[in-house]
Amino acid sequence: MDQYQLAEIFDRISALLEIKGEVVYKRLAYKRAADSLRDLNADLQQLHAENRLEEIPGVGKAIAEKIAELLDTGHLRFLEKLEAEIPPSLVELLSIPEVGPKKALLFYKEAGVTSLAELEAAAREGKLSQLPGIGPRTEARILANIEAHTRRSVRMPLREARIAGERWLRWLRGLPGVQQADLAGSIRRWRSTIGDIDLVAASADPKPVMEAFVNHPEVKLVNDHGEYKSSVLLNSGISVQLWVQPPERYGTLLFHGTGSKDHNVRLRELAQQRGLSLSERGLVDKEGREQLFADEEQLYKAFDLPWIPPELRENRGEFEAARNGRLPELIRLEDLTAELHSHSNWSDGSLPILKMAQAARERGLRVLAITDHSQSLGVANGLSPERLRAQRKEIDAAQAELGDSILLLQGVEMEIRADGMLDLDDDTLAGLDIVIASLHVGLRQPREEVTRRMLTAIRNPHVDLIAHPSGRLLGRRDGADLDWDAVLAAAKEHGVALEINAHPDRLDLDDIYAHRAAEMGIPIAINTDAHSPADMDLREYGVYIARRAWLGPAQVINTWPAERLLRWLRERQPS
DNA sequence: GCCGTTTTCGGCCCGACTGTTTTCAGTCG
Repeated sequence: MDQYQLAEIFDRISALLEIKGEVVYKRLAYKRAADSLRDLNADLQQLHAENRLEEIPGVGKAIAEKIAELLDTGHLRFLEKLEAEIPPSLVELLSIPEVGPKKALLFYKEAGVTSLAELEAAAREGKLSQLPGIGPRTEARILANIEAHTRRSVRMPLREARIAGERWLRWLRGLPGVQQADLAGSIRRWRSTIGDIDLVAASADPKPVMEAFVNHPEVKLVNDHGEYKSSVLLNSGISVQLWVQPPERYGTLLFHGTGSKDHNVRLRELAQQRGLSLSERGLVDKEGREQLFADEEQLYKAFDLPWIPPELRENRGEFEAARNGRLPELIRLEDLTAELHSHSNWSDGSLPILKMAQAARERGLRVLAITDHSQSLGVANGLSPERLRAQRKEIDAAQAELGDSILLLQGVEMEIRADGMLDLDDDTLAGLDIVIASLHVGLRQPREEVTRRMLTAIRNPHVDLIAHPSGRLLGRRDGADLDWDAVLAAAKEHGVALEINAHPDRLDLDDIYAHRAAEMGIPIAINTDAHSPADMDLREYGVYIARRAWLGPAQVINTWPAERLLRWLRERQPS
C-alpha cells in the first residue's frame, strides 16, 4: 500500500466522519493527514520501520497508529467499524452541489437514502420536500444538480475551460464600470482539470455588473445572485462564478478567488496569529480597522512574504519556501528550445518531416526529434526496423535542406507491448539518436504486471525517455495502476528521463509525480507529442504543469543547449 | 485529531448567499 492509496483512505474517513456529524476538526485532521501523505517525499515503509510516522505533518499518535495498521495488515478496523455505521455509498451524495453532510445524513436517516440513484428517486417522488428544513425549491435544485452531475460527471479539461473562460473575460472587461478583471480559481492555477470557471472583477459599482452577468444570453440557470457574488449554469452545462469588489479591494478578491482553498486558509491562519482577520474584502484588526489591498503583491507583503505564483498555491510548502526566500525560479515557455517527441506522416502525424521541422523552427525551437510509432502499433502505421532505416535518409535530406537552423534527431516512440516485450531489437535502437518508450496498450493490467513492463523499458540501456508515463487520457481513461515508487526509483537508477506530456488531453506526468521525480534528481522532459504544427503551440500547458511541480529550467532537458543534450544522449548509450 | 516564539489545553478561516424561517443553519469556495 503506497502513500496515495493511504491518502485516499484517510480522505474517505474524513468524508464519513463529516456525515456522521463528528466535530469538524476531527475530520479536518484526517483530511490534513491525507493531503500530507500525498505530498510526502520520503519512504513511508522506512518511516514506519524507524517509528517516525509522527514526523509527518498533521500526523499524531492516533493517525500514526492507523497508518501502521494499514501498512502491516492492509486493513483498518476503525474504517470497517465506521462503514458499518455509515453506508460508504453515502459519500457520493456529497458530490452533488447543495448536498452537504447534514442533508446527506438527514436523507439517510429519515428517507432511507443510501446512494445517488436512491436520492434521485426520492426527489422525483417528492419525498425530500416532506423532510424538516427541506422545501420544494431545495428539492427541485437537488434534482437539477443530480441531472447536471450525470451529464457532466467529470471535470472539464483545462484547455476547454481556458478557451471558454477567456471568452467570458473579454466580455466582462468590455462591460461599463469594470476596471479590471481576471480568470481566477483553478484555471489561474493551471490545474489539469477544472470544475467551474471563476471570474473576478473590480468595479466601483458591482450591482450592474452582476445584473449583466446573470442576464447573459448563455445563462440557463441562476444559482446565486448576490451583491458581491453570483453563480450561473450555462446552456453548455458549464458553471461560471463571478465575484465583484471595488478596485481598492481587488487584491484580496483576486487572492480569494484564486485559491486554492488550502492556500487561502493558511494565509488566514497567519492573519489570525497576528490578531487580524483576512477575507476577500480586506484585512481587519480587532478594533475593526480595515487595511485594503488593490493588488496581490501588497497583500503578501503585509505578511512579509514575496508574491507567490498561482501555480504554487496548493499548500504544498509554498509558505515555508516563501518565508525562507526559497521560492523556485520557475521555468517559462521561452526556456524551451527543443521538442523531443513528435510524429511525421511516416506514422500517424499529418505532415512530412521537413514541414514539421520548419514549423518547429518558426516557433523558435533549435532541436526537433522525429519519434514516430513503432511497428506493433498498427493503427498508427508504426515503423519496422526497415522503415526506420529508410526514414533516416529522409531525415538526413531534410537536415541538409535546413542547414544549421534547427537540429533534427531521429528517434522512435517504441511500444511497451502488452506481453511485456519491447517492440524493437537492441541493434535497431542503437542506430537511433533518441529512444522513447511508452504504454498505449494493456493499461488495465494489474499493478504488478504493468509495472513490470514499465521497468523492462526503463532498464533497457537504449531507452532515454518514458513518454506520458501513466497513459491517462483526461476525462476518458484512467492511467495505468503503476507502482510509482518502483518506477521513480528505476528511472533514478538508470538516469532515464520522464516526460510531462503537454497535450491537454494528457498532462502526464501530473504535477505531483513530476515534483517527486524532480526532487529525486530524475531529468524531466516537456514535449507536446506533436502530430501537427498546431500541437506545438500546446507547449505552454506542459510548462505550467512543470511550474506546478516547482520545476526550474535546469531540471528540464528541453532547455539544454543542443550540445549538452547530445552529450547526455551519447553518454547514455552503452559503449 | 493535531498542535504550541502567546498555549501541553483550548483553540482550530472567513464571508456570501439561499431557503425556510421568524433569527439562522447549511453549503460553498
